[in-house]
Amino acid sequence: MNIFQNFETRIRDILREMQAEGALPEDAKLDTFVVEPPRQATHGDLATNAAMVLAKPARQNPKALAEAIAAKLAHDPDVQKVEIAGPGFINLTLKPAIWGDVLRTVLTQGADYGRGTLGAGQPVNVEYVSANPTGPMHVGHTRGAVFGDALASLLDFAGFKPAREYYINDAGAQVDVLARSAHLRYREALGEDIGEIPAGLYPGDYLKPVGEALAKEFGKTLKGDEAEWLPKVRERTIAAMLDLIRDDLASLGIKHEVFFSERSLTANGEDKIAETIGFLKAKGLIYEGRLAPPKGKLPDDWEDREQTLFRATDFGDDVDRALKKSDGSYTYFAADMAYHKTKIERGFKTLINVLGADHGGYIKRLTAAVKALSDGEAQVDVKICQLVRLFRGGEPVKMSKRSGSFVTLREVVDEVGAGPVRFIMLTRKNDATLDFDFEKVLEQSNDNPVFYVQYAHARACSVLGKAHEGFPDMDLSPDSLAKADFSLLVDDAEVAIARKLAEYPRLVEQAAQAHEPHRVAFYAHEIAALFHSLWARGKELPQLRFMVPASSDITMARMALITGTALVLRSSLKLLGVEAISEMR
RNA sequence: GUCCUCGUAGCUCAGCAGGAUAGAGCACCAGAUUCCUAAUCUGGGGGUCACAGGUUCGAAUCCUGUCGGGGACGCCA
Repeated sequence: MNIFQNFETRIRDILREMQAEGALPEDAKLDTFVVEPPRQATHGDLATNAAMVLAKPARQNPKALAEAIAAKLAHDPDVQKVEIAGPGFINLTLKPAIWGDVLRTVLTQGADYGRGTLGAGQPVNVEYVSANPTGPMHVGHTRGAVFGDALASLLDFAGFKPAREYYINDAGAQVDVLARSAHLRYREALGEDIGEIPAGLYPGDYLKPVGEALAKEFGKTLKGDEAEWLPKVRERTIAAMLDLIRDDLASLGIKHEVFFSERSLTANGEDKIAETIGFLKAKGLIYEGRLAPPKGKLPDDWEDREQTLFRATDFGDDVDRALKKSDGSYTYFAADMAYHKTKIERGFKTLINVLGADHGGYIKRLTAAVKALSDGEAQVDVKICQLVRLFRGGEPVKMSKRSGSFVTLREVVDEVGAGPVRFIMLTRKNDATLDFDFEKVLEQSNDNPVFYVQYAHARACSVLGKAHEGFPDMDLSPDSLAKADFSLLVDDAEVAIARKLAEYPRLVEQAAQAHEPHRVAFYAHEIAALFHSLWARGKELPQLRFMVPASSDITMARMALITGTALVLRSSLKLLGVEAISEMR
């Protein structure tokens, strides 16, 4: 149950009634108003702007219109009080029994509470990570990985059918460099002294096992011409790197359903890239032409030449985009278009691409491509994940890419654990830079949201455990608790939690719609805050303690509230991919 | 030179498809612990929402411009 949605339909019914009565014009749109939680508790439980939105089409004073709507809302059996406020807000205070209904719903639906139907089973393609298969993942990849994964979970919970995809950039020049680097390690494994790794090759130790495996598999047969051995070495090395990456992702609990190889686009006698270009050509979107050089500083190797171009400017891009390099091979973008064409052909109308901050310039190009390839049927939303800055006790962690001394994803996970990494990565909007402090993440303080939320959950579990001891005969199963007498929950702090729990389905919908999983993290923090606050009230007012020896009825009702709180905390943490901790000592 | 993005309390950040008196945490000040985890809680001070226009009944939110931080700018991926 989503009380906001619920009242939206109730109010819409009232508006229809008013249309029938001639109080509102027949053609007034009834889907523009919202029902939302008011910012201030004194404004009641629900607020709607219906009167303000409809005032103009109805040619009426918003307040007068609000009066008319309010008069009808007053008859609603769940409404206790209706007030008109400000410029024409209608504030509703609900009968307290509604919170009992909410808690009953939470307890009976359990882990499914909040699951939505917004997506209506619509498939959504979520492409994330897509790191080059040239080595283990470093910390820079972590944020996009966590973000994409949490977003997919969120979409799933909201009723979409997300597909988690990884696009393997295994076709460019860099994988040849990778193969040469591995070949060097292969020679090393055969006992050769390879000395320093030459500049331009990958120096990392992680290629040593690959070299050894190559030596084992091929013996000394890979010593001839590069043209002979490179394809074999490349294939083996990419496979090994993908295993490495899959393991890294698994350490964060991330698993993609599809690994799509760029190379596969032009394999087995097929050329999907040429097909895609042909497809666009038939639409008149491909031409041979010259691009104007960039206005600023001219690139050193600028050469004015005619090339194959995609009319991206027809779809909102700044310039038309090249599809072939000077050596005749396809550009990265040409291949990516072919890949996105397969997404469209596979039935996806909503595409989400999670990219790093340095790919901001790619958004218009990709958006244009998807529009052209789908005749405007499909939409791509590019989510840019900003940089993560690493700190240790407030001091920046130095990283030098040149010396290869970057911090790997695995090092971070090993030090602080997957849960904290995931949670912190989701406590910022994706497009804002994020500071990650190794020490703070593990700190047990108010300043650390991971701890704060986990502690609330652990406290809830602790009380439930105590209740088992204190009331051994009490059935504390959710089904039993759902039958508790919720009218006994009358304190403001108790009602505040129920009210917040009631917002969960709405939050899931909105976060999913906005593609913003961080909202779930903030919501979990809010629940935790309300719970800690209620806990402390029991310190001041003993009658508000969760367990009341004199009254098993009150205790039951409070256990129901706590169980509901713990359920929603667990549920929201699960969306973020973080396991709830039930004991912290 | 063009494009994108960000700019909210001293610091780190939220602000929910335009709504009411802009909210948290940290830091600072003052309090709460014989009692379910005080690893927490309560109260207080602290704001020209970068700036200037515009749209609107109503703008931190949308549009335009300026300033400032970050990023990107034919064939890299």
